[in-house]
Amino acid sequence: MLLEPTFIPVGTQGAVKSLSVEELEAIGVEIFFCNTYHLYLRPGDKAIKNFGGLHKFTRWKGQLITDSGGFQVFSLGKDHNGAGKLVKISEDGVEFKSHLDGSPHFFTPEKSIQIQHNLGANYIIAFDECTPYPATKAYALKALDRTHRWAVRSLKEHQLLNKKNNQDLKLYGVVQGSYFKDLREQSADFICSQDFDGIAIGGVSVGEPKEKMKQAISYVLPTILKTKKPIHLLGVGEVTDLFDFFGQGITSMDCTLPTRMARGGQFLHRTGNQTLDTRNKFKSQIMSQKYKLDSIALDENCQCPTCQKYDRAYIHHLFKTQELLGYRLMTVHNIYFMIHTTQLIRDSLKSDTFNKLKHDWLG
RNA sequence: CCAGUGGUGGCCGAACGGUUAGGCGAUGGUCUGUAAAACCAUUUUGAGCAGGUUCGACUCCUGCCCACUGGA
Repeated sequence: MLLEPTFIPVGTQGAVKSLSVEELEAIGVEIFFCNTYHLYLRPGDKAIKNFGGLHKFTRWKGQLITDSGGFQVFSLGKDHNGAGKLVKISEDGVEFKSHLDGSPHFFTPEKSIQIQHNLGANYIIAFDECTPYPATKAYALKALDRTHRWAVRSLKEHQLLNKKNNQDLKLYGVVQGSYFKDLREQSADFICSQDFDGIAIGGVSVGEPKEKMKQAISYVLPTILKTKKPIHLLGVGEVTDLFDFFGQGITSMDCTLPTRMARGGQFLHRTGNQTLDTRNKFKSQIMSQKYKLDSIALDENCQCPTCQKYDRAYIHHLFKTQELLGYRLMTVHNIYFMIHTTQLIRDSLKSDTFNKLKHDWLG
């Protein structure tokens, strides 16, 4: 299980965008996050099962975790570029309209778990509804109760399949409850009472202010910590989040941000660096004119393969000309930054110097 | 030299006798279980030159300049 602070990059469709598994290994990635919904649509979970599962299919020797499709209830459910709503939720499950061709697909908790077992990641996640923000209390309660019923169904199907296939996949249950203290507590109590291998916190980083996110997490953490189970924080991963949440006992988090920012030209770095614009904490835009002739590495102190070899001017050029290599070099850097920073946090927690480290970084 | 076609913002490129599209680029910003090599904002009126017709010209007319194509 994931018992030490672990940052999990996202590779929705079976690949961390722009990187090979060799590159992931080289920068110390232990595990990445794939998506059930996307892989079910393409190439299909049965196809992947026939190839011997996701590990063999992708040639990835490390660990894998799959999301349940629960987040797509949220992300496909809201209007996106006026494309309309692509999901319909009922007690039994969720009807998705494929974002690829509009074809209808029905996900139940059982179906999500079956697909995830076919994909065969090390860790899988119970089917839930990621409640939009803001939500009324009435809606949040209704969605929460449904998610709890889905959690029980997910768990039952999971145990059945583990037994039937003689496997030992690990299942995370998901705590929801929007931003209501009593609902969050109620959810933590319920999910922790079930026989899940790990507990995930969902329904955060959905557009709420950071303070609300911290609150929601604080409502549920005491209960979850008592279980001694690994705690995954779903969809969270700004640099400051690593300090805020690993410091409190969260054991893993996944986030698209570092890879997505990389493709948008933003690179991560520590603040207080003389050669960088520190207005925006921990990030700068490589396409900015000020890097056009800059002959030092993205982050002068970084040990990543990109920074060991290439300078800002070259990467600036690659982005201006939209050369694919740019996305790759930048993604390597950003993921390394997250992994390395997480490693510093791990070490500091062991040596009891976490508070000093956090102060050094965040002030 | 003759003929034809055409000269529109940093670049490409429409329409139009009256309020000039759009794209690219540039600049700034955003992104948290990836419908994302994405998205948003700004880039506040610019017609080869000189005249003319008209209430009004980027649009019609004349001359000149330039480019491309074809022909001597």
